[in-house]
Amino acid sequence: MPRAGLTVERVTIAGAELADEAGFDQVTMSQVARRLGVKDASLYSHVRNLQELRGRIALLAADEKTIRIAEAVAGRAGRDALVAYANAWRGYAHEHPGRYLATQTPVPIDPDLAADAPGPRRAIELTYGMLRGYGLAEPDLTDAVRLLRSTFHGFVALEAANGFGHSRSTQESWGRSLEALHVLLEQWPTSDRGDHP
Amino acid sequence: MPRAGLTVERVTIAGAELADEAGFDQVTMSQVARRLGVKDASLYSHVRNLQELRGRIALLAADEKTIRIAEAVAGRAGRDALVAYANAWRGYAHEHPGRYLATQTPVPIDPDLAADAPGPRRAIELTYGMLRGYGLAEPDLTDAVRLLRSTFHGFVALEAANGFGHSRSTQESWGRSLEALHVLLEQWPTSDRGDHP
DNA sequence: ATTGCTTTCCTAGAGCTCCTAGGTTGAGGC
DNA sequence: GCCTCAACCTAGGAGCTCTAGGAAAGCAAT
Repeated sequence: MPRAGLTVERVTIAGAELADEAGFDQVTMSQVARRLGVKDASLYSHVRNLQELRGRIALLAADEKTIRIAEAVAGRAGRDALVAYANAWRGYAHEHPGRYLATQTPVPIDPDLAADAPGPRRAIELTYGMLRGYGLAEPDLTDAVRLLRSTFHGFVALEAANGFGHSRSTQESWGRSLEALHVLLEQWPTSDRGDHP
Repeated sequence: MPRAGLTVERVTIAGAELADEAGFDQVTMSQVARRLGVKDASLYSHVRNLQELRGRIALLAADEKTIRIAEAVAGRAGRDALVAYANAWRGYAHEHPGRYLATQTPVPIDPDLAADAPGPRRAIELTYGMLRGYGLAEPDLTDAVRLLRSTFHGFVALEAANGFGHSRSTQESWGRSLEALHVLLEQWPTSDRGDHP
């Protein structure tokens, strides 16, 4: 009986593929084992339990998304960088809906595991870097980062949950929203004083 | 043996309470039945299956959230309305995390069921009404509605998933973001022509 | 080549879950 | 009292998670 050659990584990837194809809630020990041609009990040599597997998928997705954004933003600035960043984010969510959903489920992730994954932290840094050209200073910078991330995440989440009607193309709304955010960043209302000169 | 007096509504409410207390993924037939002092099989007289129960919880939450927003916005306009709307949204999500999560999970909801629930549709109308004062015309109005809803949803979703670091109070970022959105709506870049007069 | 160690993968099984099928019993109308 | 309907039950199949312990593949050293 030949061995399947499982590793933590292969199990995680199989789970991630399953998440994209069948939905994140279909990521179960049994299903992942079936996909790998293995009995479900065998997975427990590589992964502590289902919760840890799902957490690993979430971290994998966060890393992948971050890398994708980093590549898209590289060498760009201002509006170009904003649009590239946002499109990379949305593109990843569209192509990997299951993995993306994994990142937003409130799974308590093992801190030791999370420490190894540079994804989430680096994603924040990337956002700060992208905003450098807009001339914002703290604490406005942090607020702007949070606003942007909220909008990107909220948009793709509502898209995925069919939260938008069918009257107008979401693609167009997306483009217009990015334009609006660009304008907003250029005219950000600073917090330390009113906007009357 | 006295009857528990179950109805679809009571089952749904029990599920919603359970969602808030233990998390939406803990909403199972067994758990809800246990909470109602009943065997799980008994629930199937009132609810087709677990999926329908979760869908009903999602619709209940959407209705409750919409009512809360409607009350908050009533009689207000402009910035006041925007802030009231946003705070009502976030307040509901904070007080009912399980129900709120129910609304964003991609549960395929029975169309017949959804038709009875005025929540989602009315929520959109409310958003349009709130924006009336900003003088936007279609299709910018729709784009602005989508941007706002995305931001509100994304912010509370990231808050719930611990997506923000601990460096700055989320409450402050929230307030500043609302201010920024208000400015954005006042200076929305119209789509039919450039912004050069 | 044989031995021994480690890791991989297995079988077996307990306990929980969803859901169906069919039976019993309460409550209200006649 | 009796009938009917609905509410609630027991029984049971099938799938899932996870543990305990066993078999065997691969590797290293003798």
